[in-house]
Amino acid sequence: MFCPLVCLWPLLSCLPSPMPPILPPPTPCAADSTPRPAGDAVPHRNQKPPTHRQRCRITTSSSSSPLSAARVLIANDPTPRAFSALFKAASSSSPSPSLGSQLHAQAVVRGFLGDGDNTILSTAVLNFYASCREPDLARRVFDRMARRNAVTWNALIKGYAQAGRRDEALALFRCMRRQGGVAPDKYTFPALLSGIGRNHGGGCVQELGGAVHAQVVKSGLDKDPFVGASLVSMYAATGALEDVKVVFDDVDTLDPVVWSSMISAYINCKEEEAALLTFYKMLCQDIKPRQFVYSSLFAICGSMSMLEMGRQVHAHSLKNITDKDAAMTNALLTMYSDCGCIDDAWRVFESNDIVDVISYNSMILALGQHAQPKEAAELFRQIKFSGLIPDEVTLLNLLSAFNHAGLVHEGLHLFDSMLDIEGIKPTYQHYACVIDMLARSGEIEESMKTIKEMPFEAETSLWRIVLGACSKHGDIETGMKIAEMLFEMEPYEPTNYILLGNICARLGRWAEAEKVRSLMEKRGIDGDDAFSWIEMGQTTHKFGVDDRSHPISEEIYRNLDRLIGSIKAAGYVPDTNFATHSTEKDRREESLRYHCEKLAFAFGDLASPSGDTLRIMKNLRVCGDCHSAYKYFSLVTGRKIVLRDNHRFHHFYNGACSCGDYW
DNA sequence: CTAGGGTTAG
Repeated sequence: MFCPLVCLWPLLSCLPSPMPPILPPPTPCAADSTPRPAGDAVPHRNQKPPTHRQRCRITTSSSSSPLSAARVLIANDPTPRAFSALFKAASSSSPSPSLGSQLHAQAVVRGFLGDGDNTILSTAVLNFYASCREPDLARRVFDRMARRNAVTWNALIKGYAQAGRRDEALALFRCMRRQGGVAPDKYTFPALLSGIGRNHGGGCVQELGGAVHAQVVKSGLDKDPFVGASLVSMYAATGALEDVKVVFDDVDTLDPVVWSSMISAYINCKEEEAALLTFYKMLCQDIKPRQFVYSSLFAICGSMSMLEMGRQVHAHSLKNITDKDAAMTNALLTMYSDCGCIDDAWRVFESNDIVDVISYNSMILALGQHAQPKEAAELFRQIKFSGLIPDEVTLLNLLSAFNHAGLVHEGLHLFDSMLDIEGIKPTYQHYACVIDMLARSGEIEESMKTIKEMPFEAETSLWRIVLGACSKHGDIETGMKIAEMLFEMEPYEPTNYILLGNICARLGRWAEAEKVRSLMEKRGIDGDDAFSWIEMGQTTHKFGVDDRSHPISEEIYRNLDRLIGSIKAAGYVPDTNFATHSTEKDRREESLRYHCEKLAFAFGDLASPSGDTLRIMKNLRVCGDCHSAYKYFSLVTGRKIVLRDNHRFHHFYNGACSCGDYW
């Protein structure tokens, strides 16, 4: 039995939460990317020509690449069987279409695909093209075949499904029995379902899913773990958690993959606690977890900022996983970053010997969120030396690092050179990031201009970003215009009202602020309640605004009052511009005093040894007055404080914040 | 000759 994670914090009961990460001492990135042996050249030389058996074996031998195996094979009078094996080998690891078509040509030249019974070899060729995401080429092979068996159909269905061509995959599925006279088997359903729902949400998928599920039951395959796992993820993609559970209950539960798809299903449906409990149940059944499960668990712990749980899961993975895995390691890196531990994230990155682009992307993202744009840029520079190629996410993450830090120049420069230098065409998200950057830095006009000029239609979320910038810079005219537009497009989105109200409040136009508020009330709209939380050992403590529900609430308030006394003595002045909710001046200061992030700090300060770093999370953007108070908190208590809001991390130390007050 | 689950991005 695997160590059960301290019994998974008796039943949990955790928190919802938003996004990203934190902090500090720049380890000049020594990412000594392991240079890989150049190319897949040079076949291993055998002194004697290989025997027939050797020829078959050589094609699947894992020690030589498909290309070198192919060279040896072609030089040695291959048989059709050997060709099949070679196609199989070529399909598995990042298939190269050109190698495939050369082999295909060789097979044709040798007459292996001419006529007669070549079903197996043709299917191997077909499967090769399907694996290359070239279902149309696979289809051409398919159409020329004299005979097709279930394997042939399954391979082609998989080809279309994985290329995201759901309708064609389904059409083939229907033809299979009717025209092909072949019944679907336990390979068919996973092939069909693997592509459905994933990229294509939407209602029709759900109906189709139900119909396919019915076929599964009819075929008596509902116990099969492969079929079950694919059904689980199909239903999860549509959010149909009830159906997921039905499938899970039917299926043979000794299979680890079924468990990991169940865990992912809960994550997809935003049931993180259930996902953790499922992991626990899995351990209780003595099922050994694999890398996949840990990636999912790290993602949960990160997104919910459960550092202690994350550490335990990490330790657990070290005991149970011996092979390193890029995806798992990347998830681990992100988990530490999301929990506010940027130096642990660094450690994971630097000790990782299976770095891929996503590793770099994740680390660049983390650095950006933790206000270390220089390090992010340096890492970007290093990608080239590692033999990896930056992708659009890389560029986006680096842009966003510049954005967080207000490095508008660098950001614009990068954006302008994306296409020419990196060969990556800016997507909507790149534009959105740049527009955000311009607006937040005060270039609101310029950002509006960019919105008009970009080759995409702006979504409401982008307008909301600009509205937020108007609020920050007190541009009430533009703000009003955008707000009115947004009120029409999405009349029930609370953020729009709140942002406009904030503009008025910041400019001291209290009557108008009040008007916005009453409009909101009239329409029955509620903003999200703000809350903050802090983890102490295995317990998470959550605070709302003016919250007195904590068991030691009295002490917390007393400590906060004391702290505010000392920070005032140190120079802190409450910024009542952030008190948007009441109109009388002295009440405004009071309303700031017990903001949830201040309560969480006061608690953390009480509950942990002095000098400890405190990590505090907030579900919404951190309030400006609290940001200022936190700087003084770090000064008077000598603590490091990491504050995560829904956007980024702030690291407070010695009276200053890592964001340099730009946020 | 065919199959299921995971990681970055707002």
